[in-house]
Amino acid sequence: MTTIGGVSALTGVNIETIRYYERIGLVPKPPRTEGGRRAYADADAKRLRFIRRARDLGFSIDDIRTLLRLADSGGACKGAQEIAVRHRDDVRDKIKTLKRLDRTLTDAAAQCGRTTRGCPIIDTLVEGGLR
Amino acid sequence: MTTIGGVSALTGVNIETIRYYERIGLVPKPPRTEGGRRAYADADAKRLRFIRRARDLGFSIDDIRTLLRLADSGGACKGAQEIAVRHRDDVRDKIKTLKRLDRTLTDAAAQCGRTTRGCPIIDTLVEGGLR
DNA sequence: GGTAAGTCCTGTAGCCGCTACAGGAGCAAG
DNA sequence: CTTGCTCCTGTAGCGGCTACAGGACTTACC
Repeated sequence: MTTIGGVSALTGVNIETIRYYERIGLVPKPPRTEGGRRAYADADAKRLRFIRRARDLGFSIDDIRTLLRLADSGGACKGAQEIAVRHRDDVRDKIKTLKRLDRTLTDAAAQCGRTTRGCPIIDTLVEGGLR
Repeated sequence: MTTIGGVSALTGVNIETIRYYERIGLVPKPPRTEGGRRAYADADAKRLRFIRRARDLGFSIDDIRTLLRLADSGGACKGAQEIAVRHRDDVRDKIKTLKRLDRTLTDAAAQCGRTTRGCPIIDTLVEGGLR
């Protein structure tokens, strides 16, 4: 049995975040000590590590809820795969958008050395050019 | 002089968003008609278009505040360039992070056809492998 | 002139995923 | 027995909107 500080250190999940996860029902309410403190078992640390890794991979809390259910019920790989692929596609879309931004910003900044009148960055925003 | 709906249509900025921008001081409070409605001039539409383009390029509200000041004071290209380059670097960092995610997710999903026991995606989250 | 539909007004609450307090209670070591 | 640490609950804030509720005004049509 560990306190919230201990399980936080073990899992890398912030104490406040653990309480937040409890509040939104992502992790179960642990039993309490006589003094009213949360007492966590090993399984809770496992669950929190799972959540942390899923968050690191960018899954939403809602997706994680589903992934946890799938992991608990065992074996439902197809559902997990669907969620992962959908998320990966979202990630790819974001990459595309950001690459376009990168190009626009780089182009505008590069003009800054070359032109004498006006500011290419300000102008991009005023005129909407370079898109 | 245009109403808020008109200027919203002209600029592509949502009516609620325009009022929000006014509340946070990003756009000046326009004069009102006798009936108490906001009356916008051409300059306001220009400013909103500027803001919309900057938001489309991913600049934060705070950056936009600075960019607007620079645009108003005219000519301060160096400051604008700094903001743009810093933002571009942020964008590049995000792209890198997302590409790593893409690879991890793609790898895990690809395993799903190939293995017979367990689920590679769930396992990735439980064990933290494939990072 | 009346009325119905459309646009606008203010103020407040919600979204996501935390994070940061305030103000107290419990607990371990010296 | 006091000091300092951890923990507790509850609430408010972040960014950047978005979505109401419950009115007031304006416009179009008869």
